Amino acid sequence: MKKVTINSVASHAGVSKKTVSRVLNNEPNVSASTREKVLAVFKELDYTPNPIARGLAQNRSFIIGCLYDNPSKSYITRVQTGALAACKENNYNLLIHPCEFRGEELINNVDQLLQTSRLDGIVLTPPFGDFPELADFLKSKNIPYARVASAVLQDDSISVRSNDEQGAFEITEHLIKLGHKSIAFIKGHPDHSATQQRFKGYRRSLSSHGIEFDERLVEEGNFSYHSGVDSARSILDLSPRPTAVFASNDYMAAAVLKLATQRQLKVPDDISIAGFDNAPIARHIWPGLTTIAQPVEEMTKQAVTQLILHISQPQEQPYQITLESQLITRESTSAVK
Amino acid sequence: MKKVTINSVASHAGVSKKTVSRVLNNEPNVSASTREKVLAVFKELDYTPNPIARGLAQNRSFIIGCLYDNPSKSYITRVQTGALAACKENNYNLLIHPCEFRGEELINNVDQLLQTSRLDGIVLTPPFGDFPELADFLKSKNIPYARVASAVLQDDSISVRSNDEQGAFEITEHLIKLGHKSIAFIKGHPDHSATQQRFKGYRRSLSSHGIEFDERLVEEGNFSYHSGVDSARSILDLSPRPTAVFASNDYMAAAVLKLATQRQLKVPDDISIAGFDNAPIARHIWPGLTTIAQPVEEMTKQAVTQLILHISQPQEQPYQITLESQLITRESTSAVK
DNA sequence: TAAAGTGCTGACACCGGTGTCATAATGTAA
DNA sequence: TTACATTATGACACCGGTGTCAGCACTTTA
Repeated sequence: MKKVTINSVASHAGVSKKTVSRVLNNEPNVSASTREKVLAVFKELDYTPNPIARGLAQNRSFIIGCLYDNPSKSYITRVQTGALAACKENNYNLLIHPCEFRGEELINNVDQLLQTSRLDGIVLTPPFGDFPELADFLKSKNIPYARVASAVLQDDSISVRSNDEQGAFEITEHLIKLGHKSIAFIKGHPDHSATQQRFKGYRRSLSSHGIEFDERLVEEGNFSYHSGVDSARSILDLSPRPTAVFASNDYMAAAVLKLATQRQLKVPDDISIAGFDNAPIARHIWPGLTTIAQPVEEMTKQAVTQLILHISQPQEQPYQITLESQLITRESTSAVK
Repeated sequence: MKKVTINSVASHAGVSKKTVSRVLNNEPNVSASTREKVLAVFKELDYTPNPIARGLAQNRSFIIGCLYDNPSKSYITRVQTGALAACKENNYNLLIHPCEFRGEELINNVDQLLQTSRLDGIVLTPPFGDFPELADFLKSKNIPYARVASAVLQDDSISVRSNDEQGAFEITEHLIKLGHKSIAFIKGHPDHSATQQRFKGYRRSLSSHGIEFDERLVEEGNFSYHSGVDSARSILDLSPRPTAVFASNDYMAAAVLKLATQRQLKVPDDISIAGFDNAPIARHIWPGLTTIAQPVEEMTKQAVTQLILHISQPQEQPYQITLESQLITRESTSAVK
């Protein structure tokens, strides 16, 4: 049960540590016969290099940090799933770091994280990809980072997003085509760039159909279910009541549905409801929510893959990509009567 | 911007590395004056020890792994939250490892994980705390582990759980007191020990009221929403239809609710529905689900805290604790008409 | 007063890898 | 055949900590 280290392999194979190291890292200048000999010993002794020792020598940890602060548990797990997939492929590990701080405190908190964990890179998930001070701080510390689902920036950062504006546009189009003209809108958390984007898409669709924008139909939410309840109350109290509600995410949409149902309104007959994100809840409730599906796992996976690539090859150019989202129609929306 | 290491601190303070190390680890045999001098240099240079170097020297990683395989995203994030809280307090980090494997493959997968990550310990969340082969494997590898929400075992392991049997008993009692005599039951995933426990509690309550157990009222689920839909179909097709359904978790209960609503049944007037876990969905739908709340975060936090304690003090005795759960009544259950 | 014990400190090896550089072995051109 | 590249290999320092042990100063005990 002796520990198998590079030294045991070396002496077993009758070569030096360094040669073993070369084989390990696929470095050139190893003769075919030596390489095979060493590889055979790897198998024989069931050797795996110690990532900690490697990390010390290279000043790397092989760990990516994932920063998040999101009321949606399903969003968090989706992000994690994508990040984990990328890490796994590259023999990295993922360290999760929920974080509620903002501003000065946020920087301190992240600084602390970096001090104690020596992360090789950081994925910034919403809303952290949209805090320029954080990006600047990471740049100053020379920590590579990737932004997921954040606003487009004219910089050299890694960024994978989907088109929130277009998604919101399409779902509003869907409602308008069903005959809705009075469509309430619930905004998301102001820290998230998606909030502005979705609002923009909503307004673009309205104006493209010549429907006048009505500020009274807009409520400020924050992506939480609770905020959805508050917004729903205001909206359902309006008179005349809008014939449709488009909430910036599914949790808030679910809140509207719950309140409407409590008030004996029939959805979608009395009021149509649409959400965003295609969270599990969108299909767990009745009627199911019409919503926009975004490839969250895929976005995060691509971002982390690029991040890891960037860590080993820092000379890469910016990688900024926008993935497609998809309209999913369910029972919560129907033609206006 | 030079890196601050133990060497810079040592030379700055005019002492040896080792003395700095002593101060760092609160070891005895350092004079008060020396200690202060070194501490001052810590502040001055803003020094934090490199955990990787430390890990190499002590053959530790300061990382805890969290193994899970659960259809409920909210359960996963709750487990993570608890584990993170414990890690943070002890300067550990958390590495998450979703894992679908069973049997032989599971062992290989975990072996791989240990090889590449050198974890100091592992938290086994449901259902992994109930796989004796896995526990034996970890024991053979000398990896400390803690079990969360798993069955009681007469061994020396760390285990924090809540009383599933009692919770299920109480919720069934609640239904019976409302006058229900025909109560359908949806089982959870057979791998989870909670599945048997919850079933046992259900049966104990029935028999304590002299209600005969009827096998036709029991459906096999697996904790997923989808399995809940299948089970709901069978149950709602029964004739006479049961007046209440108790699903082993909230997702399956939500599925019953959705199907019942789709079929124009009024909940709870036509049929009462109860769940388990107090997942977010239990209060996001209408009517809200009567359910059992378990302190998942607290369980995991305690388990990980004990695990970390055990890592530094391996001579500890077993720590096996059962926490209380709580009945939460919402609108989905009412007196039988 | 001598012998034995205690507290404080640093020199040095070590953890398990990687980077640098010198050197040996082999191949190629003159 | 000699001179010069090129490839293959290993010795050794190094990454930034911790563990072991020896040595010194200072008490305590006989």
